[in-house]
Amino acid sequence: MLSQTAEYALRAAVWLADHPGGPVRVGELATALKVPKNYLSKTMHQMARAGVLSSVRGKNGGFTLARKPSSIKLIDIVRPFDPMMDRRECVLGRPTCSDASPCGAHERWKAVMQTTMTFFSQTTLGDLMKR
Amino acid sequence: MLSQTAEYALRAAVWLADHPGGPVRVGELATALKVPKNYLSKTMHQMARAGVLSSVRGKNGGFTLARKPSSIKLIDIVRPFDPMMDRRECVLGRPTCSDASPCGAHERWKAVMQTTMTFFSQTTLGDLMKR
DNA sequence: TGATAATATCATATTCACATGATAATATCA
DNA sequence: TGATATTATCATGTGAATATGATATTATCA
Repeated sequence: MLSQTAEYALRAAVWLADHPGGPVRVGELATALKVPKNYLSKTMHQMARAGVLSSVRGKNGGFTLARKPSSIKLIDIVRPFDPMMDRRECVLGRPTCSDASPCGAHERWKAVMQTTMTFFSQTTLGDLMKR
Repeated sequence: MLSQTAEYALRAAVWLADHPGGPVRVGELATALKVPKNYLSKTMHQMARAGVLSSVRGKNGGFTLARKPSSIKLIDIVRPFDPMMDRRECVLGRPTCSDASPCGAHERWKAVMQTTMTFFSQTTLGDLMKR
């Protein structure tokens, strides 16, 4: 469903939400999540540019959530890594498929996509934190 | 959402449902769908082995639907090309994520997957045919 | 039976997501 | 100021999905 990269991003964000405090090093996070360190490093950087994380360079540096978990929607985390989140495509691959010019599956598929999009755009990191 | 191959398969099946009659050559289908011919050929063959299509070799040969459209579910077409259809995974990538040991997103995500799976397992080719 | 038209199959190429490794830039602190 | 720890960036490798091309197999029909 999600690309590997988007999943890494999501897991990293959830981990940060579950471990509040000072900046966390990529190495520590990579170990905890069992994810390739260098690859995660780039992914974290992208999240920082997207405004989801803050990064601090140098000694005692690392990454932290840029905002409080309850204000970070899953789609904010996932969107940069999965363009599918923006342009929802026709399940039959039609170049143009709209309410005005629908494919045979349009109405049914639209409902499915609606459910999926609602999940990503209404669920926040706060909703996923350990209780 | 679907792999390119699964989408080709779906489009080919819908086209066959919309054009009943004798066997259709891969070349004709590939042209109509604007899809690589040799690649489609293999995909069609896989669909035949999966029991969704019938193939006839030799002159006047080609592919036809193996059953009537209303009895072919979308998941029958898509499953061989998208294993995701079988093992629905945890959106946070946890190796094990179940009702007994759920991740933070488990309940919400389960509902999303349920909707998606219902679409593929209850919609038939007949539902998608042109009226 | 031989020519032809079609699927079946095999071998190879291409592309892109994913991953790795090395270096540069930047901040901290003795 | 210099040593060190960390993110930022660049260059490259790898594997799987996608695609192409060539050949083998099988059926039809004059």
